[in-house]
Parts: sequence; C-alpha cells; structure tokens
Amino acid sequence: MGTGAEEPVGRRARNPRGQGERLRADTVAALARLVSDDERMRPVSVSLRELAREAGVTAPAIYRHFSSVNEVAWAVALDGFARLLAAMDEAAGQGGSGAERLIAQAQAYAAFAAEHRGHFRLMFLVEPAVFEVSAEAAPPARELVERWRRAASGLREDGIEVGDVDAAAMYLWTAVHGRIALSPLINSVWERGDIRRFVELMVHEIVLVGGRS
Amino acid sequence: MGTGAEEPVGRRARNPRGQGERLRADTVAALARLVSDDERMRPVSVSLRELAREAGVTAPAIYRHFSSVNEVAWAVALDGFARLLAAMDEAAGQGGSGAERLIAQAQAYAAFAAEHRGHFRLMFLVEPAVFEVSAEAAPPARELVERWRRAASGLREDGIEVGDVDAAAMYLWTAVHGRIALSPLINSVWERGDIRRFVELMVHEIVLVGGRS
DNA sequence: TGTACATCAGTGAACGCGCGTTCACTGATGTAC
DNA sequence: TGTACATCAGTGAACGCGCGTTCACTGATGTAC
Repeated sequence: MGTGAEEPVGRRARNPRGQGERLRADTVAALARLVSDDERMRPVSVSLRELAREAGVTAPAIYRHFSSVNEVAWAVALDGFARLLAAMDEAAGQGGSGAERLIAQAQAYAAFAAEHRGHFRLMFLVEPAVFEVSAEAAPPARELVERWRRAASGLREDGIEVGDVDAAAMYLWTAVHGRIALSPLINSVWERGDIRRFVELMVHEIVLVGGRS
Repeated sequence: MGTGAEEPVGRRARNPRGQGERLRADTVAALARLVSDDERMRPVSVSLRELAREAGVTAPAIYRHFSSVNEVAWAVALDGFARLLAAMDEAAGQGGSGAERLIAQAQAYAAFAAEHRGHFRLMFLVEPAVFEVSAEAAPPARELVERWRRAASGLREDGIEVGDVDAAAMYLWTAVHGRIALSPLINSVWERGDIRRFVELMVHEIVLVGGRS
C-alpha cells in the first residue's frame, strides 16, 4: 500500500460467541479513554464513529449495545460511581481513627478524580442533568452522600465535637470537590497546590477546632 | 414557502458603519446563551453555523471576528472573569463587618454562577486547560484569587483569628465553588439545598470558631 | 454642491467531508435430528 | 458421526445532512477633490 498505515490498525479480534457483552464493556472503556483526553473534553461531543474507531469496531456495531453516545456516557457515569464508592469503602476499611479514615476517604475521592478523569467528568459534568430528572440514576449519588456523612460522623469516635453531621459532610465534600474542580487554576496561581496536602490540612484543622471546644 | 416559517426569522439588522465591533459582542453573548442551556452544555461542541444562527448572521460573518468557536469561548471566559470580579468588588464595597463583606462576596460568586451559567461553565470547564498553558490568560484568575484572599483577611478586622490567610481563602473558595458544581446532585439528595444558606452557615461557623479561640 | 472612489459589514453559493442511521450481508459457531 | 439449520457478532456500502471554509459579490456609507 502507500506510505502511511491507513487501514484500521487496532482492529479488535471478534468476540467469541456468547461473549458479546464484552464489546459493551470495551465501548464504555473506550469512551472513558477518549473523554479523559484534555484536548477533546466537552464530553458528549464525541461522535459515534469516533467512539467506534476507538473501540476498534465499525459504527453500526455500537447500535447493538447503545442507541446513542449519550447512553454510553450514562453507562460510564454509573460505572464511575460504582468504582468511586468501592474505592472510598476500601479506604475506610483500612482502619485507624475517625480522622484517619476521613482523610483516607477524601484522598480516595481525590485519587479517583485524578486517575479516572473521563469517568469523573461524565459523573459530574454530564450526569447532574440526569440526576435532576431521573430518579433511577439518583441511588449512586445518594450512596455517595452517605459515605461522606459516615466519614464526618466518624470524627465523633475520636471525641471530636461534630455539631451538624449533614452540614459537616457537605463542607468536606464540597471543599474537596471544589479543590479538584479548580485544580488547574489553583495550581497555576498558588505555589503549594497539592491536593493530598490540602485534604490533610483541612481535616487536621477541623480536628484541632473540634477537639478544642 | 410551505406551511412553516422556514426563512431566518430573527435575522439581525445590519450594524451601522463603524460599529462592526457590536457583532463581536453579540457573538459572545450568543454563545453564552447557547451554552447556558443545559441540553447542549459540553461547551465547545457548538458548531460555528449554530453560533452564527443564534447571532442572526451567516457563518462566514463570524470569521471577521474570530477564527474558531474556541476563540469565542475564550472571549466569553475573559468577559466572565471581568464581570465576576466586578460583582465581587461591588459586594465588598457595600461595607459592613469583615464577615458581612465575606458573605456578600461569596454570595456574589454564587449569584454570578446562577445568573451567568454559560460564562461560568466556559470559565471553569473550558478555561482551566488554557490557564495551564497560556500565561496570558492567568491574570484574571490571579485577580480572582486575590479577591478571596482579601475576603478572608477581612475577618481579622472583626478580631477573628485567621491563621493562614491563603489556606482560609482556599477553603472558602473551594467550598463555595464545589457547592455550586455539585448543586444539581446535592439538591436532588439533600433537602436543605440552598446555596445562600450554605454560604451563611459556613461563614458563621468560621466566625464562631475564630472568635472562640 | 456634485461626483468618483474606497471602505466596510455582511451575503450566498459552492466545495469536500465526516456524521448518524439503515440495510442486506457474511462467516463462524452452536443445536437438532 | 454427519448434515441441515439457527443464531450470533459484526461488516461494508449507501443515504442524505450539516458542517467548516473559500470565494466572489453586494450595497450602504464615508472621503477626496
């Protein structure tokens, strides 16, 4: 042929019979990869054909499993919530004081955002619109809230005064989430831009204050 | 000619001579409107022709002022920073105690996000990538940081102990910003989902704690 | 005051392209008899 | 064991469409003489 390799290089091997569901998972993973690329952010503006190419498949094949790219985006978001919940639970399960477990969970949240950028974006950039409408998609969000509430109330085991657990959970969550959302901006302006340190300092401050009173 | 009005209805009147810059502003406003619509978020996936239609103009006309939709997006973001800074300054200028001014500025931030959704999105969803690269776009972000720092240090006037002003500014900003970013999700799960109240309670808590020690 | 020309804002037609979607198909593998 | 058939995963060609971009143009208004 010509000079360049024009033909589909990464063409996937066909899935064996009865394992068609694997393409579904591969498609979800492909979109997560595409969308984690800064250059093409703006999540859902990935075309179906682009998605198909990334998955190593022709476009009509996608229709077997999804009827639109948006549907794939939802699947990525749901997958993301499951993974994030698992990561936070694992962090909490490592033991330690209430404050230590809180820090571990917050770090897990931040680490998930860093390591699964595509998931994280679709979870919070695309999905909020879904949560507003569909009650069906609400449970994972509800579970996430529950994790933060438990993390906050864990401080009580340390003898730290926690007035309103819901409010405390909300401050923690929003501060960590906001810190993540503003990361590129903060890092470009503030020199000490480490999220891990931010989480630690914030929790230590809370602990000091709570212990004092 | 058929039953429906197919021809461009909202066609703009041509700008008078010497006022061509007005289309530039109209284009910026048009993109802000489009992007503030939940349904089509994913900012930059607005097509140039769509943008032109919204501006009431043919596509090639856009090229007079911008060479791509992304360039328009940057313009929207810069415009947004200018407006946000002005709104926060105005809030701070209303006087009152340090805590009152802090609350007013934080409320102004939240109000801006609610009232200029398109701007806000492009400022923080599209622009972070720009800040990472271009030093040219950093100043407005730097100024924004400065506002939060001043807001935080204003608490000292009230006799409230503020250990690390930079850290305090960062907690306040990230908590408010995170609260905004998570709004649809939080509102769907928590019943008391009012941002204004969130800001007030958070600052009052800080004031109580700082005053106590 | 009158006329020729320059500038300016924007139009409308045209191009080639990638897109979403449909359709009939292929060929490998399992199942019934 | 052998053969006919059903199922399954995915292909490849084709469609009409909206896109970004270019180009020559239009017609209103200002400027020089």
